[in-house]
Amino acid sequence: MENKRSDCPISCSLDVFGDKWSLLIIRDVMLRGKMSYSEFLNSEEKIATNILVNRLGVLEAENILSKQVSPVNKSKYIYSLTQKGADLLPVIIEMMDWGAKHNANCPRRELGKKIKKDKPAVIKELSQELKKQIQK
Amino acid sequence: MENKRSDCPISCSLDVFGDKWSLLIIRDVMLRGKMSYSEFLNSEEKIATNILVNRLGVLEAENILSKQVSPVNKSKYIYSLTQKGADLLPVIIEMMDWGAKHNANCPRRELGKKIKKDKPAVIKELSQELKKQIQK
DNA sequence: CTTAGCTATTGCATTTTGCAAGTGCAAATA
DNA sequence: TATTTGCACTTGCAAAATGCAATAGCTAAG
Repeated sequence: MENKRSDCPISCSLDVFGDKWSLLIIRDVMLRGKMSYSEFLNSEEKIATNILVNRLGVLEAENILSKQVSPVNKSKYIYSLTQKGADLLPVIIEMMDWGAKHNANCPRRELGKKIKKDKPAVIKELSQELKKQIQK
Repeated sequence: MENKRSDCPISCSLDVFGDKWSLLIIRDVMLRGKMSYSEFLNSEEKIATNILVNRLGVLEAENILSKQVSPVNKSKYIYSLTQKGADLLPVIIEMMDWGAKHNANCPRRELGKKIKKDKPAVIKELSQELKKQIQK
């Protein structure tokens, strides 16, 4: 990890994922079942290839994502969440809730509605699902 | 707001505060009682003046912070949270919790310990306190 | 042997950030 | 009245990050 700006946990968190792209990759893994470079590349936000490589590298170095050779296709890698990565679920959920609440053009879909109805239940349920997929 | 990358609420949120500084300013207002340019400038992370001006402008434009002339000193401005800004409390708390959990050198202080013990209670209590300070 | 799919890497223009110095203005002080 | 101080910016410039298009290796399939 590059130099920390301070000991504040919020600042430390932002040192790791305080940019416009990292949490979108986490979202893709966490909520959309995406696992590979090419799947991330095809997300609607259109991340550039060099940024994607860079962020995957940082997230792997920070032990948020784990990278392994695909058992199906040996020339492919799959990325999955570590426990540390899965622990970002509440951050993602809260950002989702805030974004949906304060943006007219961000309609709540299934998950958004569930969150509005019973946020703790959603977090509990999803974190148990993630537990099954956690690597290393 | 500049062009949205997508309709995803997470992406929309990151379009607004997806950088290394915005949420630290929010933290200062929300948890440390800071209200002015010079107080933000003195935070331990040492934000540069041009970045600070820029972020305060964005946060005000996004209706997250409200800027008013200080009733005490007329040549001074005070910044306070709007409801939209105060709604970021859960995001801040979750980032704090994650940062403290996964960083050896980010010791939990008072608030961190309370969060570990009973997160919903902390959010409830703080959001009621913030309610009193909300502007516009 | 060729082709297609996938994960990068490279080069270059643009934008954002970081840092240091300076400006403008109102209130406080002499 | 003249001077200083505090506060909120602004500017200039170097460095770093981002966006974009093109290309390169590598593996497996045909």
